[in-house]
Amino acid sequence: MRMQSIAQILNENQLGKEVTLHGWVYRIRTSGKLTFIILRDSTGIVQLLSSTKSLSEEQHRELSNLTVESSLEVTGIVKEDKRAVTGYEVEIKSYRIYQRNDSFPISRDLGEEFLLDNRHLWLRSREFTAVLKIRSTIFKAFNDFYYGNGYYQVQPPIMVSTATEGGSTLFKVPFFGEEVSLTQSSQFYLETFIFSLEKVFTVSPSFRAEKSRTRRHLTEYWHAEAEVAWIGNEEMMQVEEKMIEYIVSKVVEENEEELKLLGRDIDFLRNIKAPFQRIRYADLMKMAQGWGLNLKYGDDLGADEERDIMVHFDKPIFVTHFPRSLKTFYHMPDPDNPEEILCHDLLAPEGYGEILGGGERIWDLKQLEQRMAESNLDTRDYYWYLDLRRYGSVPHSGFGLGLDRLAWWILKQETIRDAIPYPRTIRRTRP
RNA sequence: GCCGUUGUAGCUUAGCUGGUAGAGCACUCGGCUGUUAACCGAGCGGUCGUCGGUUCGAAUCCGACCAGCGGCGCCA
Repeated sequence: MRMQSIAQILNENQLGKEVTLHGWVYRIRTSGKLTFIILRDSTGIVQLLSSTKSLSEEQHRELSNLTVESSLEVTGIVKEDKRAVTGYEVEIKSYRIYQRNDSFPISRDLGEEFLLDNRHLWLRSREFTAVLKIRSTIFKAFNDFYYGNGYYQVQPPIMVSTATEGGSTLFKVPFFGEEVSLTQSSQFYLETFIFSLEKVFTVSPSFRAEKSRTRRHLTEYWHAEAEVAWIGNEEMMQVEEKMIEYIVSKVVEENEEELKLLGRDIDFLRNIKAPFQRIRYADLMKMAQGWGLNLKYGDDLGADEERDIMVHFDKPIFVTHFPRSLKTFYHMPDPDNPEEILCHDLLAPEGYGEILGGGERIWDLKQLEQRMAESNLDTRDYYWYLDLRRYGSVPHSGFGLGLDRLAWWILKQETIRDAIPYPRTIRRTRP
């Protein structure tokens, strides 16, 4: 007797054969002396039939009495049946119940908050199972893409003592009588690795203590970052657009069933092909004015503005050459116009907005020190970062991608909380 | 930090200008030999977020508090 998965038995080769399955009760209903159990495992669902034809009265009663999410193992014969949800039915000959549980807390008509409180149970739903499978593809594809292009994966520290950007958004953690912070970006550490490995990437958690209450913010999120020696802003974007194309194509290839279950427009995703349009910030402002948006040079792009802009595109776009005042100190000024910097944001279509930010880093020591002074940063805190500009400095570029934001867009979910199994937000640390 | 909202059964909710609560789901029992979030009948289940006020009478009006949610800023 061989244990099989539900997906394996849903085909003609299994007709008339005896199979053994194990899983959980997804639905159960009785009709007279027949009981239909829809069994769920990680691969799919199938209808089981319990009747007194092949079971004793007592066995049939016990099976009929099962509850949603009870766990069991069944052995029976596979039949074709157009009336069953997935086209096949297994008539139960024998079974073993592992647990008959009490009423499962999740039924129909569910509120968003209730589902978040019960996320540990909601993970079992077909919808969230689809989300988890697609996330798995996204994370694998990101890694595969960079391994396939000669990058090394590195592991930066999570507990750090220097801020990357401002200072107000750090999570403080007690540390043997001192205090450290949880990392909010691994960029600076990644920069240290390029001097030995040249092309590096990492996927690690980042933490932001901002009191954000929006549909696109998490306090803990999965940050995919890369840093590359010897390349500039444009070359970096060429890598990124191919990476996004690769990830989306892998999801389309491997998760068509899950995308359908979630109601995602697959043709839209098939159209996500490099190259993506590059638009200079200054030009974007002019375009925005042409569309009647209230934006002028020097304004930062808020969520509303990004949404209003992105209705005009059906692929992601790069926004480049932001004014210096809008970005942090480490960005490389454009030699042709030092008031603008060699950087880029990648905005996702369908109203999703920024999912990636990157650019060329300042690699000249004097220039970096000057920019840090302008930002009132103490160079002593950054001694190791500045050392990189003292010993064999090279031009380099990098980016940070919010993998949860990417998943949020690919899945086309309402909020980013629906794209991550255990969202951490300002007021939620459980489950 | 700012703006806006909401608390009624385990869950989703109705309850209008005040007359002390109604439904669906879940669960239990019964019916049905082909169900598809089955259906039909019955049952179980509520100090209406908390405290105070107005009133003969408050889920409903007023006040305070508590908790939650949505959006913005910030960013990925």
